[in-house]
Amino acid sequence: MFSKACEYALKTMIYLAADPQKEKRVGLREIAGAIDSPEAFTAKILQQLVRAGLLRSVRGPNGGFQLRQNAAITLAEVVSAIDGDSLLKSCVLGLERCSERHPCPVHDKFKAVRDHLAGVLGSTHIDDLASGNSYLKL
Amino acid sequence: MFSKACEYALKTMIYLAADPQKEKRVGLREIAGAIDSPEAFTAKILQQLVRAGLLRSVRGPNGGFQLRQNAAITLAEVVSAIDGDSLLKSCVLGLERCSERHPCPVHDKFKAVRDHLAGVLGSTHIDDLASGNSYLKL
DNA sequence: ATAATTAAGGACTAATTTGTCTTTAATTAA
DNA sequence: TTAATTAAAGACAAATTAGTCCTTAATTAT
Repeated sequence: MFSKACEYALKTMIYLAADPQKEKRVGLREIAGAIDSPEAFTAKILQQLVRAGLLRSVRGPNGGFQLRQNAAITLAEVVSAIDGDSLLKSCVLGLERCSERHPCPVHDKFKAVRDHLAGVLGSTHIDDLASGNSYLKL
Repeated sequence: MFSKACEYALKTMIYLAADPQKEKRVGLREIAGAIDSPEAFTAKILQQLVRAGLLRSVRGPNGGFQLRQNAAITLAEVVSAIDGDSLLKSCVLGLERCSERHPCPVHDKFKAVRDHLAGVLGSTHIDDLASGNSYLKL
């Protein structure tokens, strides 16, 4: 459903949200260890999340990453930042010109499912998912 | 959502179902032309559908492919034959041990969506999608 | 029988995604 | 101000997916 990169992004965000002291920054090494992901690859993904404005990063000793603090973050924002919106917007059969008005043969069958998915992604906040003991590896 | 191979498989099945002459076999060249797919790659996918028992194939002049005739075919069968069932069964976060009893942080949020998707795939028959003028390319 | 036609099969190439390694830049602490 | 620490950045490498090409096998018509 999601790319591996997106899976790591989601796990990272949930991990950071579960951190008791949200003030503190968390380093790449700790994150990759906590979610069992390849460190260098995870670094690339975190960069994307920073550029998308979902994370803040600081270099140097005691540097690291932390969630954007001002506004709550939804699953939709994370998925969109890494995988784009093709899952929700592109035609299921890959047809360029498929649309509401010019639907492919399966368009209507999938419309409800995709709306359902969009609803879940848009209304689920990262903070709602973190429960301290969040299970994020193995 | 689906692999390119699966998109081609779905288009092929819908194209075959839309054929007014269901008795007749349809050749690879015609199929690839009708759905605008690479011919040799499509051949591989059709082989898989034949092995999975969704299509029948005959070689030689006037050979080609036709839908299995005895039992109706669902979208679920096509998707499962080409992409497997990971979309419906594997953990959204890629966690090995995620399950109902040991759910990952997003498990419950996605359960309803996936059940919904499984319902659509399982209850939609290929024949229900073909309307003669099925739009399958561009 | 022979030639023509069509799918099957295998080895190969191309593109994309996933992942690594090394260097640079920013920040902090001594 | 120097050394240590940490993210940023870019060039690679590996794995997977997408796609090609060529040969073989089956079937039909002549």
